[in-house]
Amino acid sequence: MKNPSADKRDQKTRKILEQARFRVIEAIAQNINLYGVTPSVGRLYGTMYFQEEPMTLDQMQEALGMSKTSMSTGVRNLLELKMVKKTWRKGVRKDLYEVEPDWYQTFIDFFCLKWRKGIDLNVQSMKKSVDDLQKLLQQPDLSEDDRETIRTDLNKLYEALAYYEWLDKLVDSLETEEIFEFIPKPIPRKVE
Amino acid sequence: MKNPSADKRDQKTRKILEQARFRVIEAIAQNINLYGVTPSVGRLYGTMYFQEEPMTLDQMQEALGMSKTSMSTGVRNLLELKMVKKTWRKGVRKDLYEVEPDWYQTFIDFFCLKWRKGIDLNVQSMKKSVDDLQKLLQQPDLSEDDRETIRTDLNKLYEALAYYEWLDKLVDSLETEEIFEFIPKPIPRKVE
DNA sequence: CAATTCGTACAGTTTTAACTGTACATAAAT
DNA sequence: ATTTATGTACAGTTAAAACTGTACGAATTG
Repeated sequence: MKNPSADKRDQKTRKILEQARFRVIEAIAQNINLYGVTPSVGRLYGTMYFQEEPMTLDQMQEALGMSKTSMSTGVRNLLELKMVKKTWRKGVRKDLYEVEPDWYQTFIDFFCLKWRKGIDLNVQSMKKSVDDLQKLLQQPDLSEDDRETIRTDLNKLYEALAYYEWLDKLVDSLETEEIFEFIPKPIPRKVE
Repeated sequence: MKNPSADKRDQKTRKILEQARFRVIEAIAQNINLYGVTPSVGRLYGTMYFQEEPMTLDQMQEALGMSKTSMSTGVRNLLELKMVKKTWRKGVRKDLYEVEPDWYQTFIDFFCLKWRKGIDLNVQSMKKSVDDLQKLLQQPDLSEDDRETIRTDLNKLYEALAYYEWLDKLVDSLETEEIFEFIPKPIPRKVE
């Protein structure tokens, strides 16, 4: 039996629910944009976050009103960041993707990936420059000015290298999850 | 008395020194670019990093071969990130800038600034959405499907909020430097 | 073996961000 | 008070990126 007033109420409910999601999705998109991920890709992530089932590219296109190509590159982007993963489901031909639901893990993956990249990059070039400067210092007949410049540069590099050593240990403590002994995870509230 | 061969050697020394700096500056620029700072601004920072004395906008322009306007906006950029600070020197009319030499501090300022921004943004919108959904759940005659959707959304938000609580504590431990009790700073090497 | 479906490479377009030069407000120097 | 120096707002330009549509190869289906 039809009930028009209940229908109307349901519609309102859905609208509030949609708005509640939309608000959070936008915040997520804006936030992640601080770290070089475009808002579009952030919205894609946010949309998938609230989806119970894994999504196909077509569903993403439908949900965001963007081209399939963009969905494809966007999802690859998120894959590289380990924020989503590819799934498989029997009888479904299309590729399926779902978000990594654990935000601690996402945080760790996201920053450790970047930090490691930075550590490698910088440590490598710094060590090379340290080497060059050390050799230069060996020269017996350097002007005192040059010698002093080299010394200060070297000390700066030594300090920077120590910093990267520290950062590397921080990355380790995140990846091994030892960090949670120092800063424990709070227990989340649960509905009902 | 002139000594041409010594001059030549000095020149070579300077070149190696310059290359040693350049290599590191490029690495710094590339690294910071991972976090949404343009390579140009990264190079500006790197250049200032190796400068013993505070720099003026004109010196930066000279050093990087870019417009003074770019130096002005670039330096403001770095100021906001607390990576450089404005200095003053008696008798010097121009504005002077120098890098924050402590990379631990720079790391802390840089990430805590961003993280806090993200925390505020997300927690605010999430709390609002949680509120909306909780009110929705009060409704006595919800369809079971809708009720279930709301429940799962709420639980996701509760988990996310717990995560942000954790992140907030991480930020605290960085800003109070308690983190260094957990992960101590290694002692840097010193020249000579 | 067609015929169909799917995902992505690629070229072209649009949008956004970076950069420059000029012009001007502010402050210092004469 | 006038001149000179300094930093930045702003408009315009150039460079980069985000995005789209088409085309095509790989895989699947009939």
